[in-house]
Amino acid sequence: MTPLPETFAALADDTRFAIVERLLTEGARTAGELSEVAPISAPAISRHLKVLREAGVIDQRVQGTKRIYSVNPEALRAISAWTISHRAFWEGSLNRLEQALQSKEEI
Amino acid sequence: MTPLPETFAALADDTRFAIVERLLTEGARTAGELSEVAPISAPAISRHLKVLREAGVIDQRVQGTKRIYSVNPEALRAISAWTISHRAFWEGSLNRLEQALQSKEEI
DNA sequence: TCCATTATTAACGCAAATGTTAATTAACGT
DNA sequence: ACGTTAATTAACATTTGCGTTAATAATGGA
Repeated sequence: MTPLPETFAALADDTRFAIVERLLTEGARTAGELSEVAPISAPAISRHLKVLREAGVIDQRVQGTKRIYSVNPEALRAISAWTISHRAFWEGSLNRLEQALQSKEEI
Repeated sequence: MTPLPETFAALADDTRFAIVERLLTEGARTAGELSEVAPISAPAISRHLKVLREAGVIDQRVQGTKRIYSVNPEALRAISAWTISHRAFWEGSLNRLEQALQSKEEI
């Protein structure tokens, strides 16, 4: 499994995040269609897709001369699992008692 | 609210991710204590803390000459909310029907 | 076969990120 | 006031990231 920081790095760029959002809301798309997400050249998009692919965030399937991309569910699952593993921290009401328990010193 | 790509960028570095993990599991810590997460200089840690702070991932409170850092729950909540907003995609059983619905063309 | 289409890889320039050491700021204790 | 501790800011070198245009690769149709 891809380390979380690498997954985050892939999603840290506006263009790449927009690509992923588009794939999530509209489903699988070709590289050409994904070029619409930002006013940059096709080679630039291609490199962003490579970064996302190498981080395991998206999958690619070849169909003729086209490359069809889709989000790898595992990537989102991994991020979700991380937030959930710390859910007690951020989901609580964060009253004074919890903050005290959270701090280094015991009460 | 901080844009998600900026939050991800803050968490995209191994050292910064380690800092956040430590704060999440052990609670608030001083800059000095957080230096232990990686074999780099104190100024380097200080800059990482600044990146995390400016991205809204951590909070700082001053106590004498010490700076005490803690994770800002809102940051984790925002990441969690994003994954949840796309939960139908990654949580499903991903059988052929769902993949078909997910793809561009209608069935 | 030849050409158009789709996409990537190559080569390059520039800006941003990350590390170092040295210098500075601020609070505390004697 | 002075020295110690805690942390940051300054200045600098090096690496990484992201964009461009030009060149290459691969498929499909006339």
